[in-house]
Amino acid sequence: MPPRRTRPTLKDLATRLGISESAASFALNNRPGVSEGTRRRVLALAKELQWAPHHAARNLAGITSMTVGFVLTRDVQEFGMESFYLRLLTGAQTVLSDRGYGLLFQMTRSVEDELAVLRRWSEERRVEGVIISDLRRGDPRPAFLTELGLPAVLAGGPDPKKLLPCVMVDDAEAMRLIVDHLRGTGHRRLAYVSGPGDLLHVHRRTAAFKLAAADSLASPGVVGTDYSDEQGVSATRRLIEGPERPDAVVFDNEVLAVAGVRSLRGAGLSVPADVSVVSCEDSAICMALQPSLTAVQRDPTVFGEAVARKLLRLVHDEPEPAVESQQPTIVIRESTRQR
Amino acid sequence: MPPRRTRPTLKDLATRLGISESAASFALNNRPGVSEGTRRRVLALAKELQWAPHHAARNLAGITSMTVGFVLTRDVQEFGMESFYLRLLTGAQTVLSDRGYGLLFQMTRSVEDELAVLRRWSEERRVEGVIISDLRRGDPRPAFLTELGLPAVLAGGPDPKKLLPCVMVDDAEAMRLIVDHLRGTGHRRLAYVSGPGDLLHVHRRTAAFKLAAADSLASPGVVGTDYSDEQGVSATRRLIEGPERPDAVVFDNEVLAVAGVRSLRGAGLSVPADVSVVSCEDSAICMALQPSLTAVQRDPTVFGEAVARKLLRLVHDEPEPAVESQQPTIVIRESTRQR
DNA sequence: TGCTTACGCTAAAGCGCATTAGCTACCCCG
DNA sequence: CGGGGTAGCTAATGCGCTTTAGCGTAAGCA
Repeated sequence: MPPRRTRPTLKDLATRLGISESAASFALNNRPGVSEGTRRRVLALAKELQWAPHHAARNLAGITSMTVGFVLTRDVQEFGMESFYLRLLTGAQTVLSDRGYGLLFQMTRSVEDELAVLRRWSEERRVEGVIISDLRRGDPRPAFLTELGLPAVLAGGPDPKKLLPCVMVDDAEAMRLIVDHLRGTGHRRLAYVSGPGDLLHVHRRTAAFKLAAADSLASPGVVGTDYSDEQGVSATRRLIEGPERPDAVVFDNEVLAVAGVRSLRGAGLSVPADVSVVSCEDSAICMALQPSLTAVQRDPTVFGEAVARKLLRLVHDEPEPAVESQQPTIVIRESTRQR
Repeated sequence: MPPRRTRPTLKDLATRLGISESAASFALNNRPGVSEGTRRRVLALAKELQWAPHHAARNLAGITSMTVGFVLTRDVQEFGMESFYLRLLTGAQTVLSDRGYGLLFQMTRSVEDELAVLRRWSEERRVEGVIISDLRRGDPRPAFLTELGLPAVLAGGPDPKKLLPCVMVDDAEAMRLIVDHLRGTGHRRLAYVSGPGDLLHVHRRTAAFKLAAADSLASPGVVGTDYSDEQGVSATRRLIEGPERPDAVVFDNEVLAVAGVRSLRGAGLSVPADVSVVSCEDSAICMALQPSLTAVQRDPTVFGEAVARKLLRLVHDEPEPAVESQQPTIVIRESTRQR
């Protein structure tokens, strides 16, 4: 590999044109202070020499770092969520790169590590703002970010203390859609296999489910899991072995749903003949499975775009609502059937 | 949100301690030139004031940007590959952040866009090196990166012109494992549903498959797809409607495999009773499906780690082999059965 | 003609750090 | 007791850019 080419600097451009650096800078940044002729000559030479502003120099001279960060803490093996996050990332990425922003991405193992990363990014002035997700009960991040004064947007759910703005999905509405569909198709004993209870959105969904399905809960009505395949299987077994077997089971995401279907079949039950199944998260697997799974859709890509836009508005001090909500829809497939 | 705190600078530290900036710098960078006492005092104050070096300033003063880039062009809707990429990213991320490197991530829509991003990153001196993947036939990127002099590692397959170093999976070995397993279990008419033919790894796998299964190919033996669910279904149908129905079908990834299973069933065939199925890519879905899918494993996380390590060695001018290979293994599950 | 304005440009400062050269004690050794 | 060496520090320079202040010239106006 050849040595990295020594890039031309602003001074190179200026001396070659016999003008000052400032004039060149004005021309390149579309500022007043140079004649149209000089401006054109500068731009032409810049293009010819493939000049581009040194990112760090620009940053140091007061321009922003044109970078936002995204930290993701994966303390559970949430294999099922992978697709969601990459699509979220994709959406955010699109908006950011359109506006010339870069995305610094980091995964951490614990919330403490995540705090350390956020602090470092902020103090090194490496990012203008950050995206965080998966708020937990008693999560230290909102207060921490507020203290740092680092613009941040919460992807996925409102901050109970209202310290951070967020883009959320209307979980209550999602649950209502599901329960309405199930009740409307004659189901009377509903159950819910949820995620880890310390995740706030799990908590919200659980509450919404209990409320919406109040008069038609199976027993037990809700069983928690850590989002793993194993617990998806065992939670489902607990449901069907309970005193009142459900005629429909709602799963918090597609991993749990897939595990649940397997568990139901293992117990000799047919989907949807004996038990209907709904997933709170849609993905390719829900469509591909047999039977295909009825699921709540919430396009993570669009979600990511909204998050990025919100963050950029925040970074640029543009006024905006604290909470933004995305309406979910339900896709009826084969796994739910009229009773 | 409170205004962002004005961070302390090196000068702040120095004046508060009554020493020069240089002394403080020496102390903080663990360089000779200061006494142990002063060093300790500097470090203590830095900690107290939560000082951290300004990233851009450091970068400008000659230290590297401590950042590597990863561009991903997704011109097909490769939903199935999502899990692979996020795990690759995870692996790379781990190694990089352990060494203090940040990861700049960008997705682009076309190879042209990707080239533009690479050029910009290089000229702005924003990254020290990059990771690229999915090499295609006649791909302009290796030559382009060589010309830029930007260190780069190819994730996924050797560069035919040997311009770039790479970390690859031994595709030929993977195919041999699969074919050996199938032949060893009595299958005699093998077929392969591959990905887009302009992807080099698809090309390599196809060749390896044809070679390994030379004396037991169904007809048609290989059908290409764009990795979409739809084409997975139709390709499979073409196989079973062909003159010589396969008794085992190999799919290039799990999305195709899932689609294939559906297609086989739709045609009244049972898996594995009538037709065995193998996926060249393992993931949660392969385990969760019924029947679970026999698949080739190649741990994308470990793969990502190897890629990142290789890139860092390259960036630091450490000697290293041009091509690094990872051995795949095969996991036998329910979708293949003795004939 | 003399005044103000506007234009097109230059010079210089500064962003926060790393690094090099230089300077002053002090110690060791002959 | 003097010279060389070294530890511990400071001053100054530069990285590549943006920005402010200032300067000369030409145009506009009375």
